[in-house]
Amino acid sequence: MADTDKSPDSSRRSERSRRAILDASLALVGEVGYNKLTIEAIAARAGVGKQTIYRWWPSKAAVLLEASMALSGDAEDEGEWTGFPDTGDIAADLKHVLRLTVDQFNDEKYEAPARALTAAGAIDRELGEKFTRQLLEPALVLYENRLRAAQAAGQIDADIDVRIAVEMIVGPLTHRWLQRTNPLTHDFADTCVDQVLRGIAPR
Amino acid sequence: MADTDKSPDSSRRSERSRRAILDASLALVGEVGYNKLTIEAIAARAGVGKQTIYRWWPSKAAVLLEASMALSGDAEDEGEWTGFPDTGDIAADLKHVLRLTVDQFNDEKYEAPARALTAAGAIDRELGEKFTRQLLEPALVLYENRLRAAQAAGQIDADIDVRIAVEMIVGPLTHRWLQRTNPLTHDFADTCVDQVLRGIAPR
Amino acid sequence: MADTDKSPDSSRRSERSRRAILDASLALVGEVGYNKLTIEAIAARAGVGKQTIYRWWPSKAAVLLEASMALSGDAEDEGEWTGFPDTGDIAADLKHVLRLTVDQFNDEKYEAPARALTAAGAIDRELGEKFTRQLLEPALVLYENRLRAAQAAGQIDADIDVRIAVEMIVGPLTHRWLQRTNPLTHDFADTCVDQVLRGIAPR
Amino acid sequence: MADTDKSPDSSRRSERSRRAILDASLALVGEVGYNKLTIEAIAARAGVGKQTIYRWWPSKAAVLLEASMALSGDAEDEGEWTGFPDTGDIAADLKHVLRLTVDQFNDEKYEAPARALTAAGAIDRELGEKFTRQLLEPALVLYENRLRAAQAAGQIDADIDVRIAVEMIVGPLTHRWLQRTNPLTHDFADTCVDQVLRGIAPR
DNA sequence: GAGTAATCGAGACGGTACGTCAGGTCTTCCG
DNA sequence: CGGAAGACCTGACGTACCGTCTCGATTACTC
Repeated sequence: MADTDKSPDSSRRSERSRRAILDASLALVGEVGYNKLTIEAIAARAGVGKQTIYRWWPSKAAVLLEASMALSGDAEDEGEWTGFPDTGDIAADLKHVLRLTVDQFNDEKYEAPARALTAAGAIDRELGEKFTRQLLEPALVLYENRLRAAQAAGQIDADIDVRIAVEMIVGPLTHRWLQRTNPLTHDFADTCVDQVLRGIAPR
Repeated sequence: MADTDKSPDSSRRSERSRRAILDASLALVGEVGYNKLTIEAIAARAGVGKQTIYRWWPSKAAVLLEASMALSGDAEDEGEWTGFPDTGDIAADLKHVLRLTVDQFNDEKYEAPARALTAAGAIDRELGEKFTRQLLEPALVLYENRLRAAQAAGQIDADIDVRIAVEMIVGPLTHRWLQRTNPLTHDFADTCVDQVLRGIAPR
Repeated sequence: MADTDKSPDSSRRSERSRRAILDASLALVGEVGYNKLTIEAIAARAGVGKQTIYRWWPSKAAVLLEASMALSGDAEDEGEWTGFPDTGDIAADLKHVLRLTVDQFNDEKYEAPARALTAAGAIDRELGEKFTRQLLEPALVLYENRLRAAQAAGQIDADIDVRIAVEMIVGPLTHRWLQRTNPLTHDFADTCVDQVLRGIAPR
Repeated sequence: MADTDKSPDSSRRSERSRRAILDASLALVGEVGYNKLTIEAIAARAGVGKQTIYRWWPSKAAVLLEASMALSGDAEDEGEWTGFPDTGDIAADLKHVLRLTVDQFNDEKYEAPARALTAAGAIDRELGEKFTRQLLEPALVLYENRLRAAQAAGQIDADIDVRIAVEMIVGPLTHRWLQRTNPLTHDFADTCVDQVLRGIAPR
């Protein structure tokens, strides 16, 4: 007996419509911003019925989340970010990655959906957890692994909680980006890395 | 030089209505969340015509911003936070304040409007700048001053950019709170303080 | 040749909603009068979204016009008025019909929408023309035909402009009804008929 | 003891404001029509506070009624209509007056407020009665008197109810004007007079 | 001529309804 | 059956006016 629920049969799903919807939502969030982004506009732009969106996603934030994941997936496919560099020089590696992050935060294409999702996630607990789990956490784990390697190499004090160290590196950057307290620069990223590393260096 | 606008005459403004609106918006944002917060509901709850809100504020976010400012103003009046403590022990002082911040972030009453404003500010540049300037910045300045005193006392390296140090302390906390990567605890705050101070200690 | 407008697809229209709206507007105009008749109240009473009204009618007067046409259509269906009587006695026939008209003018059910439409039509040229064309004119044509038959039978002077004669019969009645100069009675109707007929009798 | 009621002291009334309000309402009803005529706009145009209108008139229709009365008063002052002509020729006299009425009905300046008042009066019983009593009835009485004189002179059958005769003359004209069934011309007026007079001639 | 009482211009206020926009559901028809 | 299309009910938007209610600032009568 097949699933008699109202859940749609995903094997029959139109990949063409799915892509069109994700593309349209990314384009529109850039053009009009998250608040003025509407399901109707996405449907119209994608040449799709509203129901096709409601059938597969619970909210516009969910659409955007999937669109963002597709976006970062695409970026990886283009070879931008296959893994976290490990040259042996933990400071250099962190600075390299953080500078890329700074660039991304300053890149219009990524900024609008990223801000939209972060904001939506801050307000909507459920969405926020999904966002963190699916997009943020995987990225943080890469930092964690690199720091753990450095710790094993004796470049970081053995007593340090690596997880906290990651957040100490990423937190200030995110803070500056979200709150716009000051311009987000490579210099700022470098200084953060240096001071954090000094704070967690072996004694 | 006179105000040639058609802006309303603020000398005739009803303070009673203003308070009722601010109170109602704080209450409602706690009850239903920011997304379901509506101007109509605020007006109804405050016993006020919608126009009275539109006359004085451009958006629900602006109402909430002023409400939050009034809230922190009230808190100050109750003597909660007149200044930043300075016992001479910079680590203890920072930990004390950060723990209070953690408590506030975990306090329902403050959390809903704070999240709402941070999120709205992340998306709406203009509002975000107002929020940062009027609420966030004044708080950060207090940290800055305390750190500068510690610097003068030789507890912090003289070459350190105090502003950046502040963001390194505050950033991780905000990050955890907003993104809900992990529970926000006093321990986390303490660890952040310790590691940052070690990172910026005199050499 | 196709309708290139963005006008709604009338084949998908809900007949149920249409009837509910027309019924509600007739009921409400009787209860609260035309000035206090609101689209919102009609929608609420009809159990319909406001947009469903705005989608199909441009104004509350237009709704009422269609409701009135449906009303007279219903009356005809009930056999009240299929045609103009022709007993051969033009005076008796006119008096019969005019007395019915007087009764209708004095019947609450018809009075409110009729006054409302006449008044609205007096002020709004476009609506007025629609009202006259669709409701008034068809009625006047019946008079005209009966008078023409009488003229052919030699009961009316051949030189008389039948159209003007119709308005001389109907005009005084409408005048009394609208302006409330005096009570509208069967006697008054009879007198009008007698005097007009005498005025247009063969010489 | 003076009147302790809230009724204002008319001796202190500003004649200047009164005229400005009446003028503004006439001008505006011509410009935007009755439906879009608002008290606020009248007040603004007249350079007057809203309360000054509400103090002296109960509704915009009442303002317009007084404005119309002032208007016809002015016309009389300019000698247009001191009395009803009596040349001895009842047909000629009626035609003369009716032609003037036709001209007035076709004169923009009079038309807008006249239609507005007639329509408002048709819907609002109280206002309608005031309108009829104060503007319409005095005019009809002039017709009545003239017809009575004709009756005394043996030009009209002695059994005729003069009042009804007046309405038979005026009714068709008003009907055509309000309902726009056909253009309102001098010819039409003449024909009405001729046929009515024939209908009420001595036998 | 000073005191005082009411009207005046102005416009903020609590409301009601406007006409519009979008949300999410439901139905129809097409491939 | 999935999907495009779009009508439907719902509810909030931001605006326009309503009629009431203060505000000073003129008036214009009283003493």
